[in-house]
Amino acid sequence: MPINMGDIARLANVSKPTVSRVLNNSPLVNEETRERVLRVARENGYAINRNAQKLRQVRNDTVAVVLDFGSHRAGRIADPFIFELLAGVSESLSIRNQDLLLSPPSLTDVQSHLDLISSRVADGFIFLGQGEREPMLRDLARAGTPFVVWGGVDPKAPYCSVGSDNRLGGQLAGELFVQRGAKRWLFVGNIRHSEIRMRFDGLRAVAARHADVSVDHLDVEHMAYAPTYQQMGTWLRDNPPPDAVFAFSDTAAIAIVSAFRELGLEAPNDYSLCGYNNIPPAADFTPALTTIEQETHLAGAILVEKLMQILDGGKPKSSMLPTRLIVRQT
Amino acid sequence: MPINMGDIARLANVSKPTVSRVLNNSPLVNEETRERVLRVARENGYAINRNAQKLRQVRNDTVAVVLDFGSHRAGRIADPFIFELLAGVSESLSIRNQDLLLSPPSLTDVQSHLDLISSRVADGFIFLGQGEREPMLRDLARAGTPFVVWGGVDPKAPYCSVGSDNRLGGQLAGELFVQRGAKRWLFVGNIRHSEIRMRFDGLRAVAARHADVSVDHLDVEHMAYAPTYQQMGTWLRDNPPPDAVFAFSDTAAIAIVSAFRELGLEAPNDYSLCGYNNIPPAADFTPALTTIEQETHLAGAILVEKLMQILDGGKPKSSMLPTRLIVRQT
DNA sequence: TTGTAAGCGTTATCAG
DNA sequence: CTGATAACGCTTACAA
Repeated sequence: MPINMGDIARLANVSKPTVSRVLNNSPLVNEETRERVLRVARENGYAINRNAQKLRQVRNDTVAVVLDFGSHRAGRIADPFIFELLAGVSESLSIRNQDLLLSPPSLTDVQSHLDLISSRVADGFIFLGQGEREPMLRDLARAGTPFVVWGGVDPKAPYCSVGSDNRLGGQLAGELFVQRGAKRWLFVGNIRHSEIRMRFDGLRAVAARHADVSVDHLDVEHMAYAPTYQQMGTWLRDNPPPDAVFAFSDTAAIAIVSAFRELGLEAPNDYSLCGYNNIPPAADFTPALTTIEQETHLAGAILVEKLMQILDGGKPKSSMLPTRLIVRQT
Repeated sequence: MPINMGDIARLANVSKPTVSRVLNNSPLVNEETRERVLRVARENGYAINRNAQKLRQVRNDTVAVVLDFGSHRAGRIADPFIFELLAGVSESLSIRNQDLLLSPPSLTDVQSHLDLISSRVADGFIFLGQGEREPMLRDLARAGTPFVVWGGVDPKAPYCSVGSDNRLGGQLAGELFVQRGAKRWLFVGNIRHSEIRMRFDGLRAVAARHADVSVDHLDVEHMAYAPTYQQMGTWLRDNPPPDAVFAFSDTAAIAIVSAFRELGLEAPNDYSLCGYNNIPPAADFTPALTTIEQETHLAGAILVEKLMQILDGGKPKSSMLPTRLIVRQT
């Protein structure tokens, strides 16, 4: 019952290799033959057996994508950020006719990753977010496994990573605050995440150039709406209100607006506010949020591009994505 | 260089089938032999070639999961809902040793789905959210493709679906509104999504039992924060404010709070408000959101379970998950 | 309990 | 431009 390449060959009066050539767009085939084969294949609803194909070919044309469900589920990170990243990767892979295997949660140690490669399931990995697996990634790199990582970009890391230029993001926010004449800045975020710390560093670098500017830091461990709202509220009760706030995400910025509002303070009159990520609601929120844009869509394409380079034997460098300030009301 | 089953067989002084039996946990193997083979395999870092394996076996042990990036990306749906669903499915599949192939965005029509099955890439599909592809799913069911769907549960549909009891969700919201003495209800959502329409139906069923209650409908095509906020605002300018609102998601409920606030109206004093999904921020929002909870984690397990039944030749029935009202401030 | 032989459906090689 | 033949690495008979 399951129709195969031999059947198509017979029905089209050609040999199997010719059918194979047609399906692989080989230029060696006579136009007439090609059309006949394609017609027969179509008429019989034939689809090539990809397992047989992969058995013969060197490449698998499959990429394993590793999400960190552990830290993203339960809404701990409310920005639709990782989801967009996944969408971008999915699209880029599909353009290159690569299958996307979503890594199982059981994939935790080096060996299980190596096995996935040697069992010829995937050609390489894309890690979305390095989270707490830095050490494992180093081992994986040492073992010569092909992979790329979305996350904080450390030029000294032994693997290729792609991420937003977080330091620049912090500087852009700082320069905005200077321009607005703000003096008492507050940075809100968990600086144990290296991406976040780099933003803080960028912000402080700008502050250091202005003697009359002070920078405070509100540590928010879980990066979501609710804890941010609560901690910001507490902070505002215990401290004089800052006149500029740089938040780790737009969702956090929205929480911060609410917390200030309880004191009757509104951006931009009473304080400047800058978020991060430029999530779609940011533009429509009242007040419209000033924010830093990371080009997530581009990110997927670049990650895929770099991985393909590695698979082709290249050694692409880590790189940072265009990062820009989008000034709106706040 | 790539080591294969024949090599392991030779090194362990057995035949290939014996190695195969060991790796597939066949009970037919002598314990001593088993251990020897496993040791040799481990020592040589051998991992079975899954493509060759799949070529021989009837089943592929791969499930294609279809996300609706089209309507979820660009933050159009900011609820971390689908993400959690995906995590649950991923985990359940991994427990059953099934690979998860994330469907490419190019997979839109019936034929491309059929091709994925006949090219032996996947055994079946799990659709997360039926969105507007109801007609396509009917065709797919007619073609005998194995799949299950997360979404609205219509017992008359020709395929197996699993979802929240949307109708009950609507009724629960309606009963709450009755209890609060609300008379002018508003339903906000895109009823071309069947899940959403069923909630509307449930709400109206309750309304129909009360002569003095009217139900209006605000159609929001793109189910995200920004459009909801804007359209709700417009609606409030053109119509007398409702005294009860049932929103298609908690994110939408948050947008609705903002829109009402611009008119100086606050829940629960000026209107009752019920969301959907019970996302984590809902409890901490001000005011704390009343909402309907869907058990997403369970959902993943059930979807996988049903698909496996179908693949084993069974005909599982559609089923609805426990759904309950969580009454908070609004 | 183990081994031998055959074949899964494709592509690589080489000859024509 | 096309075809014959031999792999790819595994599992399924069937035999011992």
